[in-house]
Amino acid sequence: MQLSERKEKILAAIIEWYIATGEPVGSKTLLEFSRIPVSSATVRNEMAELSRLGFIEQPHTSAGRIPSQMGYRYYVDKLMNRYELPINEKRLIEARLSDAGGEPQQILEQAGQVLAELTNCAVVSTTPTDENAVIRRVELVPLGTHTAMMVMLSSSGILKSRVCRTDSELTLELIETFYNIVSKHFIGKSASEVSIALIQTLALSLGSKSLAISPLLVTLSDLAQLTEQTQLLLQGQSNLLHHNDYPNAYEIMEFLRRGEPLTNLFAGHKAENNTNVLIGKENFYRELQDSSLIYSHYSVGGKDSGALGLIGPTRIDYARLIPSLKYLTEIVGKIMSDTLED
Amino acid sequence: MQLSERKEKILAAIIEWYIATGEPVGSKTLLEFSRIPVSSATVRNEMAELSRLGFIEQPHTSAGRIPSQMGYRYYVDKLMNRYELPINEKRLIEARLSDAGGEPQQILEQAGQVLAELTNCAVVSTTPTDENAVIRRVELVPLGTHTAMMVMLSSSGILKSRVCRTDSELTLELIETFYNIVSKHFIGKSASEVSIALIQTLALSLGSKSLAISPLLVTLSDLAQLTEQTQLLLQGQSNLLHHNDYPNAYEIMEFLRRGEPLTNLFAGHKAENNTNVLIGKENFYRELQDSSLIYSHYSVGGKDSGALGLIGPTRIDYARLIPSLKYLTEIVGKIMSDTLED
DNA sequence: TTTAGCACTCTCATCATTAGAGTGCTAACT
DNA sequence: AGTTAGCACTCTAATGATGAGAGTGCTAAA
Repeated sequence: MQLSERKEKILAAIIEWYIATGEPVGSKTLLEFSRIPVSSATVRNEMAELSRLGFIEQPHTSAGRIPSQMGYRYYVDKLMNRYELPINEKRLIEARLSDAGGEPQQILEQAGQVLAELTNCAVVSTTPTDENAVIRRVELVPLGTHTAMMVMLSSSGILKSRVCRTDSELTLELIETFYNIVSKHFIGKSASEVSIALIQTLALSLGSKSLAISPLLVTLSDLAQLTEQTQLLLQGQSNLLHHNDYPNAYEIMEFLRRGEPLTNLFAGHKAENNTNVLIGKENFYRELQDSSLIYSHYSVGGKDSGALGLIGPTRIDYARLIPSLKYLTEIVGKIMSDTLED
Repeated sequence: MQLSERKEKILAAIIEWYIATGEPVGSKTLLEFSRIPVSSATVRNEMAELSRLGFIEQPHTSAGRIPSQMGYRYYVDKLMNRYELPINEKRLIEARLSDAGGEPQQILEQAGQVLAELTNCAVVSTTPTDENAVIRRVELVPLGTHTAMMVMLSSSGILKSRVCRTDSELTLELIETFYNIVSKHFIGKSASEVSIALIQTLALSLGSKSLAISPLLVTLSDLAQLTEQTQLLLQGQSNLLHHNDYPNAYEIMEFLRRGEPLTNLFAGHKAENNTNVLIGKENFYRELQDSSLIYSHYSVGGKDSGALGLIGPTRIDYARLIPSLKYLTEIVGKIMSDTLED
């Protein structure tokens, strides 16, 4: 649907004022701050029309208008001028991310922190995944006679570690055997190929050493699984309490904590490279249907790998947040790619 | 101050009822649920006395009584029968912690999760520190021609890693030089000895290689610092929103996020091995003065290393939470010690 | 020392009233 | 035909009055 230019101006004014103040906007108020050269009666007529079309609604008869979900949607799609992020904000983001220290998780944590401060929203992000990632390196660092720390590094830069206890003593020989198995059967394989079945077969084929080495192999498989799993990071949850017309903060926090649904959501829409905006009921999950979710995928080495998302009330400053998120996502991808390639 | 037995009974009844229901307790209500064989008038007299002494107070004239801070304190110190944790809850805790997977941070995360579920409080915990910890191992895992991941393991089991970029190519020779320096100057030293000054001196002494190796040494020093730093973990923050007579959840969440004050608090009281309870204004920090903080130190290898703490409203089920926290702390210490020694 | 009884206080919910904001409609104006 | 002034109408939110109910403290009797 296409609105007349004047209707668009009025709609944009309503939305921007409402986002800024949280108050429903009346016809007179609107004239005060927006430079629309008509009388309040005309505005009223236009507003009535916009109401009929479903772009704005009234909390009650004697109140002003507030944007409907459809209104926000129109605004985001057509009206909002996605302003270029000011250079100093860009610099700020770059500066804050430059000292994050290499590992994807650290970069994301830093990015999330910045984003939470910048936007006053809750921030979610997923660690990079890469179906084609393979196990790049496995290290076994002995800690004592019966314990060792196993470290696994994937080709996509994910590092995971776990402490492993063995029943029998961790001899040099045992460790060597382990390394042999690893380099023969696992290095260069994808994590998903490290199945329990394979582990068992291998263990059995070792005969007498089987018992001694199997705890190591089990840990290996645990690690492989961990490496493969997307992790969800949450930050700025307390920002949800800022917004006072937003009573269900608890519910949302619990939803975010569950993690899994969001991970799926991000994975599902991986194709679109653009920033996505889901407003209110557009969200599949009930818990988010009073909120807006804005998310954007970052790409490492040219492939979409993970996403950063913002969650806040539907009454949120889309025009400001979207460019910030977009730019930050870009930088995150760039930094991760830098580290990985060479 | 010592109260008469009957006063103690009444005080305990008021506190327990108030903790359970959140409602101020009147003299009649009290008779209904507690088996105190006197009339409401007598209870009223006793209550008046308890009010005068400062153990209970009235929100307003026509309301019942609620415990004062002093009342809670008396209850925690003398009345509350610290009941032994039921065996099945013990088992539950043990089961949930057994598969946490070795690293201190993972153990604490798991413990915090359990505690948050069990207590409905926000949970804070600090990673183990050990002034006598030394650098046990440093590994450099090449990722590309100019990047590597450096991993540092301390004798107290802390593992930290960072990605490091070098300006010149990471040759095998360079790596070997690095390992030589590390084993000669750093292994077995405490992290605090890795000063910038030392790094600079070392770099200079290398002459031509100086420039190539200094990024590695800088990363090493970063890692040493990280290893030494106590980290604060937060969990169950959303639990703060559960309690409805507790409006300042946001303030507390922000306070917790800042982290540092709590780290200091825990470090400051390290001497006492017992569980500590700080009620309301007993807390030094303003942000906590409407809350209660219960914390307990875990010890790894016989030395106090870190702490777990619970934060909730002053109206909290002390009698149940304290034993839970205590037991969990014990187990955490035990598991960490297991991993470390051998 | 305990208890019954009673006057007193204060909160909270309910209801009526009112000021104010904002609308939609009509009729006049450009 | 589009715009505007004016006005009746509607609904909210604030205010104040009223009354029921809960709980107390005190007194006098047991």
